[in-house]
Amino acid sequence: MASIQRPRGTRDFGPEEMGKRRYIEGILRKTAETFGYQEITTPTFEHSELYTERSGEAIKNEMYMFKDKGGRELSLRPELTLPTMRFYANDMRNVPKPIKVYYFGNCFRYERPQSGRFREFWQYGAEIIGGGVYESDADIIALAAVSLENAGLKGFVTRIGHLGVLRAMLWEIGVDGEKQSKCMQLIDKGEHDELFTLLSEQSPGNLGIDRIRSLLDLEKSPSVLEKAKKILRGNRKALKAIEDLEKILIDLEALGVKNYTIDLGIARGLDYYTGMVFEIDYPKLGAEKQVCGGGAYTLAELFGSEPTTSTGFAIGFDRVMMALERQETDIPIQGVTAYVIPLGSEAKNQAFKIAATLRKSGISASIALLDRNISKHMKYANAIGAKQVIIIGEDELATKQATIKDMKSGEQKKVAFEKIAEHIKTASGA
RNA sequence: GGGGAAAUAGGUUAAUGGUAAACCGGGAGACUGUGACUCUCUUAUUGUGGGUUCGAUUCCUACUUUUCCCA
Repeated sequence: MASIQRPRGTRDFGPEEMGKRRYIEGILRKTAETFGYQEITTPTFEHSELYTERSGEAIKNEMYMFKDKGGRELSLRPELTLPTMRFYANDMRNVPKPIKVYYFGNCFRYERPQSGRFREFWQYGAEIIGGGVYESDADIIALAAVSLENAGLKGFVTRIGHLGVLRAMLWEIGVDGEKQSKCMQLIDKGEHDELFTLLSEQSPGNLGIDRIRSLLDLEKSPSVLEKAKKILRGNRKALKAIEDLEKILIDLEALGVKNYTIDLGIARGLDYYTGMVFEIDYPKLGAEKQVCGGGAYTLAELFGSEPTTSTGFAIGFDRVMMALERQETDIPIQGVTAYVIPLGSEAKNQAFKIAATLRKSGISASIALLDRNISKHMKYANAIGAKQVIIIGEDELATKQATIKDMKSGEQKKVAFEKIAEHIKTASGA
């Protein structure tokens, strides 16, 4: 009989890995809550049109689309910003603004898998809806950066830019609508040669093209803003975007985020971004080094809501885990606090009672479920990371005192049955 | 999406055109009222399907999966 394999690009997570993932997930959630964001959850699948009509071409081709038994066109979610905005437009319009929410969930994309790229992957992200532009943008960048920092990531690079600059320049030379989207995609993919070929065909000899070229050639550093201003002289919209960016950076620095650089060449793969955009890389991951992307967008209108400012980011949780792995970050493993070992059938009943008492007082406890010799029991206790081992044998039954061994120090004590919970609590520092 | 590379026990690796070897791990037992002591036993239809061959884990091929660079 042929065994059934996992579908391509999916993963199983064993207890050890899940322990680590949940631990880091907990840190991310905690960080978002510390920043005053609240969690939301949206469905795993949505009507396909949510994505087909409001996100870029790039995502459409990668969607898991299917028809349900009622003939509805549905899709597994490829990202979480659009569902969040749909939720907002449907049911959250009356919520006091600004709305600050975060999410953590699995997403699906039909891509060719490789290291750091899976067909089912996890995203952690946040959105601010209806806040002031500069303040929200700064807050969202800060949350993204602090989240990664708290997770233990070291040496990541935050690049901040503003789509208004490139878009204004493209407008200036008469590139708009579909063509502008196309150009932004080329910039996003770094295909500058193709971009300039296209622009030359579009507006031959236009001086604006050279200005775009010098803009894209600017080095990535906080000091480029002044240089950019010179290049953009005369283009009011582009200069306004630079000013916006400067205001955001002032707030961002006040929030304690100082380790960033300016990259006016960020274009983002998705169409709906309009203002500030940012990306965070972890260079050691190579080809799939981007761990976070985000920016300001105006999606609410697309759902029939009045124009509403919004900004957000999404962090690729799997890549964060990979980066931490690469760094050899120590992630504490959660083992049971107490492992109860009955020796002989007489002791079993007492062992179950003790475990029940421990559990009632909030101490995690496992009972030996297999009849083995004590040596094997100890080996097992060691393997599962038990902190304390409670041995109940003939002697213990006779004296009504359990033998409790601290697995770390190796110290051993006799403790009266009714005082076990108390003892374990102090011994495990709970 | 284009192009490379790889696939041997749960993990890490070895070997050969003649029915696979080691270490760790897992299981059973011996010895033990005590953990990464010791000893014994056990744990693989060599990714899948074809082909070449007297015979394939080894050679060829397709598929599957993983991985790397580019996009």
